[in-house]
Parts: sequence; C-alpha cells; structure tokens
Amino acid sequence: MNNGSYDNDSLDQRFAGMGLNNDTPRSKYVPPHMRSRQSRSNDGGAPPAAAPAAAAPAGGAGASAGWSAWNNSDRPPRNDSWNSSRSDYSRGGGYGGAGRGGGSFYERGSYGGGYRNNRRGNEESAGYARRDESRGYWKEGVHHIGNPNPRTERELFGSADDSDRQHTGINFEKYDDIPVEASGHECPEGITTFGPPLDSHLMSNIELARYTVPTPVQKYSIPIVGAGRDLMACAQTGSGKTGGFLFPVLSELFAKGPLEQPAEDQSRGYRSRKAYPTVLILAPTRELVSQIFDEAKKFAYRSWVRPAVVYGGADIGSQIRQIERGCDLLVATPGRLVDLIERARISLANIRYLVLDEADRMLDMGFEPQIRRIVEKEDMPGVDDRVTLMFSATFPRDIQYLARDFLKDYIFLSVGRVGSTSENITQKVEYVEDEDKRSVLLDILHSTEVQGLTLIFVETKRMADMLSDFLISNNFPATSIHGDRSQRERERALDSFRTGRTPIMVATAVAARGLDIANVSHVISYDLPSDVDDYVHRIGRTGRAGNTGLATAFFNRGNKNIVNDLIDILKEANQEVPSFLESVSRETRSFGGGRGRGRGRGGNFGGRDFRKYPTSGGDNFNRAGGGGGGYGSQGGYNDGGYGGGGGGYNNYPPLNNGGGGSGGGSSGGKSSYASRGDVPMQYQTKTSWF
DNA sequence: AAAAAAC
Repeated sequence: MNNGSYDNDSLDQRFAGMGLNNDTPRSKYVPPHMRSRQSRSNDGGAPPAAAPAAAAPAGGAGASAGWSAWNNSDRPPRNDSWNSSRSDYSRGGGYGGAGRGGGSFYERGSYGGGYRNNRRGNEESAGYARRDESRGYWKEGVHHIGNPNPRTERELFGSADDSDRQHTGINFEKYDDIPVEASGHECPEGITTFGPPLDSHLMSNIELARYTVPTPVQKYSIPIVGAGRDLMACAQTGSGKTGGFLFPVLSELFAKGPLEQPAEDQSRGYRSRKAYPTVLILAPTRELVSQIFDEAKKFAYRSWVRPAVVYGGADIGSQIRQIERGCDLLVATPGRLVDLIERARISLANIRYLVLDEADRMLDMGFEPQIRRIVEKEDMPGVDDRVTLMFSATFPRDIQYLARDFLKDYIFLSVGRVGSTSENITQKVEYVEDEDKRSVLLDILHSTEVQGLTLIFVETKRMADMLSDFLISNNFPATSIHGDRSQRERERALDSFRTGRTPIMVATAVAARGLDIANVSHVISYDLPSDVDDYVHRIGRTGRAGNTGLATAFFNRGNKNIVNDLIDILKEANQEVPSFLESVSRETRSFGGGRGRGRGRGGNFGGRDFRKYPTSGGDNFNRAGGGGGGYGSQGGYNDGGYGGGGGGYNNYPPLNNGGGGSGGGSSGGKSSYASRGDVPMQYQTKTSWF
C-alpha cells in the first residue's frame, strides 16, 4: 500500500457536527458507541487538529495522477467547487476540473467505442437517434439531459403516497441528532444541504426521489468523494448508504462525461463489444445488487450514464445484451462479474470509482479471493488511479487491516443510526432449548398482533425450508429465502414478503444484510449466528428509517460462543441483559475460552478506525494474553492469529503510542503498520487466487 | 459448520 507508513501523530481527528468536545447539552441524543468516545475524548486525539492546509500530503500526487488519466487531459483545478470555498474539501488537486467544453472529451463512448462499433451503427449516423428520448447523452463536453418521461418517472420514483416503495416518510429532522465521526488526513468538512457543487441534474433527480436533506453519511461522503478521497464508512443500513456513494459518484460523472475507450481496444478496430464501465459497485448478494441497481436507475435518470446490473442465477444472455446497450455504472456480484470478464464482455480498465458495499462481508474468508482477483488481478487501475469506497454497518478490525490493500489515505467515517440509533430497536433474548424453539415461535407469532412483517433467521438452508413448511402447516402465511432456492423463487419470496402477501419470511444469511424492506416490525433470530456482526446486521432489517422495531433472539448453551459479544451489543444499545446471559458468560470464561475473536469494534456499535486504536482488540476486559493465538474461533481468520494475542488487552490505549506500551509489543511489529509484517500469515498466503 | 457467490 502506498500509504503503509501511516502516522498516527498526524491523524486529523474530528468530531464533526457532534460538538462532543464542547457544550453539547446532555439531552442531545448520542448513540452508544459515540457516547463512549466522550469519556475518551481527552486522550490526546481530541483537539480538532488544524489540518496543515498548505502542505498537501504526497498522497495527493497519486490521486491527481489518477485523475489526469481521465480523458488524457490536463485540467486546471476546478475553481467553482468544493475546494475553493471550503479550504479542506480537497487536497493536492485531487479533484479534477469541471472540464466543460473540453474538446478532448469523448462522445458518449461508454462502451465498445460507442455506437460506432455497435450493430446499431445506423443510429449513430442518424445522429443519436435514441429510441428512448429520456436517455441523456454527452456531446462535445456538454451533458445533454434527456426528456422527462412520466411513465418512467412513475416506475422509478413511485408516487408520493406510495409508502412501501421507498423511504419518503423518513423523519428527516432526526438526522441532525446523529453524530458522525470522521478521521483521516485533512478530512473535508461535511455539507448540510444538497446544493452546488453537486451536479444540478443529479439534484433534480434527488428531488424526484423526494430526498430533501442529506443523511449524515451523505453529508460527509459527498465532499469526501468530491475531493477524490478514499473512504471507509461505517453506517447502518437505513442511514442512506446507497445514496452515500451514488450521489457523489454520479455527480462527478455528470460533470466530467464519459471516458475515452482504452487505446489498445480501439486499435483492434472492429466489433469490440466489451463494456468499459467507469464505476463498479460490488455487493455480496444478488438481491442487494438488484436493490442498488434500482437506486442507481433513479439517480441516473435522463443522464448520459447507463447503469447496468449483473448477477448469477439469471440469464446471462440478457445481461450481456443489457451491458451492450450501455454500462457506465455496473452493479455486480463477484462471481458473475468474473464470468463476464473471462468472456471478454467487461473490462475494468476504465474504472475510476470502486465501491464495496457490505465491505466487511466482501473481504471476509468467503469472498476475499474473488475480490482480490477482480481488483488486483484484472485490468482495474491501481489504488492510486481510482477512488475506492467501502461501506458497511460493521467493520471488524481484522477486516480493516485487509482493507488497507484496497485503499489509499482514506477517511474513516462512523455514523450513528437514523432515528435515534439502535436504541429504537428493542432487543429481547429468550432462553429456549432447541427442542422448544418451534412451540415458542408459535407462541410469539400468535401473541403478536399482525401488523408489519416478521423476518425469522435460521442458520441453515435446510432449517429454512423445514421451518417455513412447519409454519405454513400451522396456517401462517410464510415463505422462505435461501441460497439453494432458484433466483426466481428468491425474488418471488422477497416480493411476496415485501408486499405483505406472506408477512412471515424465514431466511438464511442471504437476507441478513443490506436489504431495505419497509415495515419489518419483528426480527426473530431463531438460531443465533456465530458471529455477532451478523446479528447486528440482522436486527438492522427492522427499526428502519426512524421506526421502532423488535428483535427477539432464541439463546441456549449452544450459543455460548457469542455470549460475550452479545452482552456487549445489548449494553451498548441500552438493552436489558437477561441474567442467564451473564451466568453463561461466567461459565464460559472459567471454561477458558473467553472471547474468541477480537471484534475490533472496541465497544463501538458500528466500528472504530483501527488506525486510531492500534492495539485495542475490541475487548473491554483486561484479560491475560498469551493464549490469544490459541483460541481463534475462526481458525486463522482472526486477531488471535497475530502475535499470540498481543498480551493483555488494554482498554483503549492512548492514541499515538503506537501500541508499544500496551502489550501489543509482544506481537513484534504491531506498533508499526508500515508493512505487511504485522498481518497474519494466513492473509498473505490467501492472497493468491487458487 | 454454514452461508454466500458462476456455469
């Protein structure tokens, strides 16, 4: 990583908009993880360090090199935009110029040499005769906006009273109460409204979607991406994550226009039907990818940008035809993308923005090799020549280590939840033995008034089938979703759940993340997951957009592996901790296991920038080290892997000590993040594709 | 151990 020698001394820490350091009234809502910051805010990093505005970090050079490759034109720094009015929106000219009127702009050429090489070449000679008049285009450096189309508009944006379609009813006022913490070099200031320099056409689409005020994550992601910076954002779903990356990225695209097709491909001269997307968005499930695509269509409406989506389980032929019709912003699951790259249908050579949604999942054991292949082993520009954005509700520190390979000098953003955080989800944990689960579930379903949707999570696909059959045979309108069902079945299940035709859905991990389903009033963890992050994502399916929600979990001794993490989560969210949890926790501790995996959130509901808390393994307890390496529950995938657990974990060692004083020294090199030396061997060997 | 993700 170009920025390996991260220097904690120069971290610019901000409590933007939070007023944590001053006279914030006690009554102002602060979610649990930010609250814990308050008590620690005097540990050295707190003063909103004056960023050395004059001295642009060297990293800026890399960034601007990436941008000058954009259309091969040198452009003057943009002067009407982010960086001039606000001193630290940008650095080192990382933000390219507006470039309007630049003769070097390519015309429309988002794929396969534009229409020229396409079989619809006659359209080209006819002068952009577009079948769909609502499609915009780019010509001679000017963005021509397509005509409005009422029908398309209704399809995309629904009508104002169409509550189940989208979040029109979000309680926007509450946004101001959400704290945001940003850390990293010269972090740009947040914005407060959708306004210039955000592209004006984008703003009109945002208006059509009836978003009036940027959500907290958007307030920061917009200027951060506008300044060409990389970003790791920890934000609950329902906090506007999708807009958080779509808005700034589309705004840039609208202003800059299409990229020229790479020379090698042009020289082939004929029939290149490869797509050269500028933006790549990756997500871990097909449903999520499809949901992001739907959002992208809204905000790309009438613009020159053609969004496209590819995922497995669906007809590849029609997906290929779709990307041939235009593929500037591609939303994809990894497997199908690799397939299409191998078929030479997609090239990543023009990627300028890479987005990993649910990034911690994308970088975990199951996905990491595929992501590495896509990002590092294909033709995607290197980390300095693209902007990389990662979003997730949770960011374990081991994943943050991995993520460094894909990011340069990034901003870490931690955002509370919309509508008074996780506290608007009531979490209940019941002690239920496996054999009693069915009858307890029936009791719960019978006793709950039928309003809103109930989502039941199980650990296995088989159990999902069995349980939904069981419910149906008991006259509950249930369906199920899991990876062994066909894509059509999955889509039908999700749709019938969403619309309330079957207000009960049994699901595996497929549905745990990111899915935006309005009106889920109850999430039941029939089986608890082994990783508490998964639990956090699950309960995030309810209590969305300012509503309250209920989350019930069935716990028994078989779940003792997550008992400590679960207790932490409950405490952080101000929830009742049943006594049986405490006693199982005590049993477990004397059993010698303690906590398997340093969760890395350090008592933080969402996540904490590991660069600021280098040695805190996320443990709230001072616990004897030494044995650490031994009980990595996830076998080589965890913090326990390095340095034998790093000695006793201290509670949040002071910033800037590099970890040397807190026991981290035992890991040999943990005090410095300059090299890969501190990274578990397992990671390094796993980097190869096979 | 299971889940997700390509055919």
